[in-house]
Amino acid sequence: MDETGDNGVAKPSRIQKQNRGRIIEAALDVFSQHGYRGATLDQIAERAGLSKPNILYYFNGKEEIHVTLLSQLMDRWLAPLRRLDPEGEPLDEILTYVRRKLEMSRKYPRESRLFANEILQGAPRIAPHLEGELKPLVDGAASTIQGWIDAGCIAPTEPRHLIFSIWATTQHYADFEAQVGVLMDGRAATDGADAFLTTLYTRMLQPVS
Amino acid sequence: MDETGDNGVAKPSRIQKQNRGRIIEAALDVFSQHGYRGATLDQIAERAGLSKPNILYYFNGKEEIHVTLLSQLMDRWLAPLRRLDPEGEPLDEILTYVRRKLEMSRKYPRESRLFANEILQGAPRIAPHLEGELKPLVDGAASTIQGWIDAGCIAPTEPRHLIFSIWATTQHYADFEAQVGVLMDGRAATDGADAFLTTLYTRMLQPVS
DNA sequence: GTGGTCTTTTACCAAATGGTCAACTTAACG
DNA sequence: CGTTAAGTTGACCATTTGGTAAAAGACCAC
Repeated sequence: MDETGDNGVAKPSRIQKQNRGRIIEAALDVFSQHGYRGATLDQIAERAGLSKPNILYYFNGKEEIHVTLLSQLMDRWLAPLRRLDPEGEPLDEILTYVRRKLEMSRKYPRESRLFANEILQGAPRIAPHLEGELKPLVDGAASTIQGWIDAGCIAPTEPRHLIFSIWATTQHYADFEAQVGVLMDGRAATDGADAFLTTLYTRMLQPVS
Repeated sequence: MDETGDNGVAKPSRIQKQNRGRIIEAALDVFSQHGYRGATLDQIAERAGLSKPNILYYFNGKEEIHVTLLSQLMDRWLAPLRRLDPEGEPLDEILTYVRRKLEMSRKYPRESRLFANEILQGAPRIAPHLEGELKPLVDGAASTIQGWIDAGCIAPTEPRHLIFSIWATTQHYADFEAQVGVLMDGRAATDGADAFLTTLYTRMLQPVS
């Protein structure tokens, strides 16, 4: 047993941390661009500046890299929804959530595409995370929103579909960038997106009294 | 030269039509589920009930099958937007467009996912179609919508972002079905979607006078 | 039927790919 | 230092995969 520390997991050395980081970074590049099956260990190795056997020294296989990537991604991805505050001003909370999601789309398009790729193929490797992490979080957010609706703070809607539409519209700019780029030639896509989505959800949710 | 007819293209025999059809159908299944690189000719062959070399007798290679599929798909995919009528009642026209797109998502989820997969990877094989077919169509629709806005028939917005949001929200139910299914367990996802999107775009576009 | 074309299959190939292994090099540390 | 463990690599392997060649089989007009 070469365990250190207290929980049965060996403490990673400096070199371990660095190389695992480089592999994950390279894998994010490659997986997000080509999908799971389209990505090859050679591509990841080259991008990471390591040899293929060396990659397999740090991860037990291609799938483990992918799963590690998805797990790490989930945290960052769900953070904006976690910050939805039931005590905040309802419309403002939702608009802030929309802006945060849009910012994620801008700042982390690779993560967005990796996630989209995984879901598109039926979420074979991330299904447990959807059930275990995402679902309770969404359930909570949905009842928060429902509470706002019941209190008359925002116009009535189905909370879950509202959430879906926010995901869809914000992630669209990262996931379908190739298409948006063609259709918006010249024009700045993301600037307009912010204004449009603010308008969309303001008009959608403003209570009519 | 074994050409028949008038335009240099051999007229397909009964058996040709049947087998090419079966291959395309099988390929739609496989490509939409696994993406381009994840799909194999063997899978397509098995699903089509033909041998692999026989598949390659009808198509010159994997890529040709994929491109054929995408080309055929584009027509069906753009049909709803083509039916947007500048002479119609504006809000009604857009809501009808939303419902048609949502219906496509329900009836042709494989096509939706195939398309999403292609765009996600940077549209390597469909880029010409985007420029040549999609772009002029969207330009036309955008100016139609802009006309409605200028006439005060619907509330002002950026037409292109409006179109993006319609695509995103409707296709979401097909492309992210794996996720929607987990989060909507029990509840009927598509019924609620129709009501939600109608509300969303009605509130968004109703002119305030 | 028969000749000729269209269709299908068997056997095969070269390249790509995920992964292994034993040997080698480097870092850590007393 | 020197020894031990951590890290790295070149060579190799089995399988998968897109694709080919040629022969065998089915179809069809005459």
